[in-house]
Formats: sequence, C-alpha cells, structure tokens
Amino acid sequence: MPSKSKVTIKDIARELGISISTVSRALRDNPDISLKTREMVKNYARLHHYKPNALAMNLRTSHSMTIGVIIPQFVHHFFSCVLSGIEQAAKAENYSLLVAQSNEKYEDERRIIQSFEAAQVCGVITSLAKETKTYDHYKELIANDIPLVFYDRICPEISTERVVVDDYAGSFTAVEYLIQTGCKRIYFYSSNPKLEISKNRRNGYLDAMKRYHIPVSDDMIQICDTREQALAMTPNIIENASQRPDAFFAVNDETASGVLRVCKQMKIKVPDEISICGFTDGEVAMSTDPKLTTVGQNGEEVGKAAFHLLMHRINSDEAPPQVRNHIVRTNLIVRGTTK
Amino acid sequence: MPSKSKVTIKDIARELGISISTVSRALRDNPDISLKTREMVKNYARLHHYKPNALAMNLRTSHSMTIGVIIPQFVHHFFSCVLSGIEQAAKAENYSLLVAQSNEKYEDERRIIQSFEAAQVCGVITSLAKETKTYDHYKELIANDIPLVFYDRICPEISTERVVVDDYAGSFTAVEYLIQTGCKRIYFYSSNPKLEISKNRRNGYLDAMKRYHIPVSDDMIQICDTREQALAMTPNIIENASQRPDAFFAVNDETASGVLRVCKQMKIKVPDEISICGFTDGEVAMSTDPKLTTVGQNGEEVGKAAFHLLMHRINSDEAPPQVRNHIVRTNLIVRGTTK
DNA sequence: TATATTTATGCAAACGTTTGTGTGTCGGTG
DNA sequence: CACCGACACACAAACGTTTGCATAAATATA
Repeated sequence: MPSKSKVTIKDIARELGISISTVSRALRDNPDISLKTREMVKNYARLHHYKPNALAMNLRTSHSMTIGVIIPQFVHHFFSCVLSGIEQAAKAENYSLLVAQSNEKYEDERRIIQSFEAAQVCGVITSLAKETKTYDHYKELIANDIPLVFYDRICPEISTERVVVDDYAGSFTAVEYLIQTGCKRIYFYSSNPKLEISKNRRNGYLDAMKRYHIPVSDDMIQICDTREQALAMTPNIIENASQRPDAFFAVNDETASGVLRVCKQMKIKVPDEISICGFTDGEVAMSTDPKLTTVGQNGEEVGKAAFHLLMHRINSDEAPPQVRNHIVRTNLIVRGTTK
Repeated sequence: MPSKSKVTIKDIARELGISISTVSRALRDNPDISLKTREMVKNYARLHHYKPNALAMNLRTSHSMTIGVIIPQFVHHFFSCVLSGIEQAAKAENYSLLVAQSNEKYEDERRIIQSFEAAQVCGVITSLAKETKTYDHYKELIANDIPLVFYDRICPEISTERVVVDDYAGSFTAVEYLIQTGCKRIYFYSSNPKLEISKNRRNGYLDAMKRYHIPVSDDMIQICDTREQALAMTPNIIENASQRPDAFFAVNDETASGVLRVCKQMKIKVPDEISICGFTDGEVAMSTDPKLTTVGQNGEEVGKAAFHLLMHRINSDEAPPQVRNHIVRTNLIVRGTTK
C-alpha cells in the first residue's frame, strides 16, 4: 500500500525530473513524446496508483463527460428499466451518470436541473414529474445550449428530441391478437384520458376494433387504472353487461391482475371464457396464475435510445434542436391469460 | 432570454467594475462585503442567470459534494428502494449522486470504483456484485481515505461500516407468527446456504422453532429460491411428507408465490390448510391472490442509514474506519396467506 | 559548413473558483 | 494631529489539468 495522499502529474513530473506538460502528454500517449519517456511515465503512474483528477480535466476542457438523468420514481419497474438502459449505454461511451428522482414534484425537478447545470453536465435526460406544469427550467437549459432529451413523459412546449413507447401500436397489436383468438366483446380499461399515453392506447384499441368491424359501445371503455378499482368495478360490469365480456384489455398489469382475481372469484375460466391482457410487463405479470399476457414496454430500449439521441446531439456540434420523436416499439408477450 | 454563453464571476466583476474576490464573497454573503455591494452583485447574478461552476468550486475546495453509489442491478425492487432512500437523504444534505450498476460483474465494479475516484467523490456506498471475490479495488479506496459504506451484500474482508437488514429477526418473527397461529410443520425454503443472508434467515427459523420446542427434521429445510423451483419441488414435498406441511416460509416472494400456486393447483386451502410467508415485500407480494404475508425489508431505510453513516464518516474528519454493523429492522406484513 | 527540418521537451496561460494577505479610506481616540 | 482599529475592497496564489507556442538538440539537406 504505497502512497496515502493523492499523486498528481505534478508529483510525477517532480519525481521524474521532467515537466508537467510532458507527463500530461505521455499519459495520453502523445506521439510527440519519445516512447522511452512515455513508458517511464506510465510505469511510474501505475506504480503509484495515479488517478487523473476528473474535476481538473473537466474544468480545463469544459467537457465533464457526465450527463444528468431525472427519474420520476426509482421504485417503479418501467423507470428502473429505463435507467438501466441509460446506464449501460453510458458506460459503453465512458460517460458518468448524475441521477436524481423528482418524486413527481415540480420543485424537486427544478432544483435538480439547477444542480445539473452547476455540475456542468454535457446533457440531460428527463421525464416530466406529474406535478410539472411550467417549463422554464427546461427552457433555460436549452438557452444555455445543454442538450436535452425527454423520455416517456415528454414536454409538449419544448422542441427537442423525445423517445416514447409505441403505445398505439402496442395497443393495436394486443387487441388484434385478442380478436384473432376469437374475442369480440373486448372491454378497455383506460387511465386518465387526458394523458397522452391514454389517448394513444385508446386509439389503438378503437382502430383495431374498427379494422375488424367489431362494434364498440360506450360501456366497453371504462376509466380504471388500479388493482383496487378493478376489483371494485369488474364484478358489476361482468354481471350486468347486456352481452357478457369475453376479454379485458387493461392499461397496466396491476389492473389486469385485479380483473384476473375477480374472474377467479366468480369462477370464470381464464382464458377460456374471458381473456385478459395487461400493459407494461412488470414483475406482477410473471407472478399471477396463470401468468399475464401483456404488452412489453422495453424500458431498457427507451433508455438506450434516449442516451444515443443525446450523444448524437452532443457530438454533432450544435445541431439545431429538432423536435424528433423516436419511437420504441412495444412487443406483445403472450402468456396464460389469453388463448 | 438574456445571455447565451455562461456567465462567470469574472464577467460579473468586469461588468460591475469590482474585483473577482469581492464578487465571490458577495455571493457567499461574506460580512466583509458591504451590504450594498452584496445586493448589487446578487442582483446582477440573478438577472444574468449566473450559475456557479461546481467543477471549479470543487477543484478549489477539493470537496466535490458528490458521492458514488453502486447498485448491483437497478431492475430489482429492493435495490430500487435502497437507491431511493439514498437519494432522498442525499438531496436533503445537498449532495449529488453518481450512480452506476455493476450488473453483478466484478470487472464492472472495479471500473466503476475507478471512475468514482477520478470524479473525486466524497464517499462511496456499495453492495457487492455476486461475482466479486477479490477486494483490492475497495482496499485502495480506503487507502486513499475515501469513506466507504457497504449495504446488504457486505464485504467480510473490509473493515468499514455496513448496513444490513435484520434477516435473523425478520425470519424469527415470521416463524414465530406462524407458530402462534397454529402451524407446526413449517417448511423452510432457503437459497444458497453459503450466503450470509441465508445463514441468518435459517438461524432465525431454527431458533424460533427451538424456542417453541418444535422438532425440525432435515426434510423440512430445502434449497429452493425461485418460482420455478418451487413449482417443481413443492408438489412432491406435500405429497410425500410423512406429516403434511402446514406452512411454508420462503426466502423470497417469488418462491412463496410459487408455493401458493401449487397449493391452488392441489386444491389446498390457503391459509386454512397451509400458511405461506415470503420475504422482501416486493410488487409480487401485492398481486397474488390472496396477497402474500411477507417480511418487509425496508429498502429505503437501508439507503437512508447508509447515507447517514457515510455523512458521519465524512464530517467527523477521519474517524478510524470502524467495523460497525448498522442493522435495519424488518417488519412482518401480515396479509392473506397466513391465518 | 551553413541552413532547414524533425524530434522531444519545457514554459506559461488558461479553465472558474476560493481565500490569505495586503492596502487604502474612514471614523474615532488620545 | 498622529495613531489605531474597523471597514471594504483588491491582489494573487492555488486547485490539477490541457495545450499553443517556444526552444534546444539532433538529424537531414544543400
């Protein structure tokens, strides 16, 4: 265990009796420096556990090799996947990640952006907090020429790259599959219809039904996006429907698992009598009985796409911030709750 | 939208016709500077969106206000909770988080530590990758006086603070509860018995049984830690047991959910005939039917504890790195799979 | 041999801060 | 009036790098 305090290129220069700049260049394998000197320096550095001071490097080059990432909530399967994707892509490009969660609060989000700016991040990847309604903090980021990419919860007012999941196609494909396996009375459990994702999923549902000429009555679309709501509403719907539903397509896995539970309680066979399909493919989807058919959101791909878009912006010096929507495909995962 | 390029204290000094040091002190509200000047400077700064350059600050003060966090896998409920806990605690103390995942790989872990050192983090919070068997990278961290705290997967060779979940007590309490609700033939599904957590949970199980004078035969302890294994093994165990089990205590929720499924298939009433208890309290625990009784691991508290231990080490300048085990209590969450 | 070219290195400024010390101008005290 | 202590500010060094430019030695060219 050699040195205790940190060794800098100054130290190396002094010990080796050469200049600081020579050490710097030698470490970066600059061909101006003779091979002999380079070897000597690198040996000494290795022996004494020299670690470059990124702070100093970055200050000098004003290029921090760090990007800031905002996650609304760490404890959320989809977001974990996204973060994982970002991290893997970043690691491959030698970037570090400054990570923070907004906890769905506007004020937190604002503070985080500020701290990112102070830290001189090369770029920011973010998803809006539910609470956020005003976007000045993002606008300032852009005014300061810091590349910005939104994922999932994009910001309509800000013209920059975005990566979102293909809710429409995911929804369409799932419903199409239900139809092709013989379902006709397909109920759709939606979340807050004002959200972008709700609209897209609903349109996917509607278009698939229309495509196959299956009529959709009003009562077939319900607002229901939690397990509890599903438990409460579903029995009634099944009992009192003029024609009994033969499938449920739910906006997320929790809700779908609620429907499944109700069916079991009512002794309705799944998938024989009723098919069920969720959305997300989180942990729940694997732990129901039977396992849940669902639409996978490919969080990791979202993360990777976001990072690569950001890299592109960073490297192609100052391309005009275009509004480009990158769409990550979803994939239908057929398991036990559909035929 | 005023300035485009970044404004520094130099700019402020020039524009206001005062010295750089005065600006610096004014911004920090140093009483040496007259109130008038302070106001003037702060006004100008606000108007021109001055943002301190953290890189420069940190270089000067060699105090980066950043800590490095290693998570074995983001996509894991318990670890997400820990990260969330760390983040909240860090935010409260104005620390930033450099986050990376080891993906359970030794080599990744090593690289991450290196990058943390380069970034001049004030401290590191980590949990060992499954693959890691040699600890030189951590030893070097300690040699360089960078405070280090382990959580969950601690490192036996390194003497530093650690925060772990109270597996023993969690296990003991759960088993005790099973006993008190009338169970006697309580089977224990363990994971790899070499892991520290396995030992602790097993001991908790054994001690609880002993405490209530309930005999434990060899076949009552099985190695089984995935849902698939549970599905495969459990029917046999239930069928062929000399005395039929009346409870299963599983090392994680997935395994417990597997047992539950088997019971349903075998038309065994849960919890009337067989009680089931898991460990973790992840998302699965809420989505089984009935919901799973389980031992909550309080990941957030683990994270908060880890951060606060680290803060303590950082602030009480260079306290000798003691081996102190901070233990976060678990809590039994009684739901539908037990009486 | 004188000049041009290459090779290997050193010098010093710069990145944006913080901070110890120096300095000029007050008002007050003796 | 001379002196002293506040007061409010300026100077400059330092943090650890990178990098344009100068420079010295060695080699090639004429």
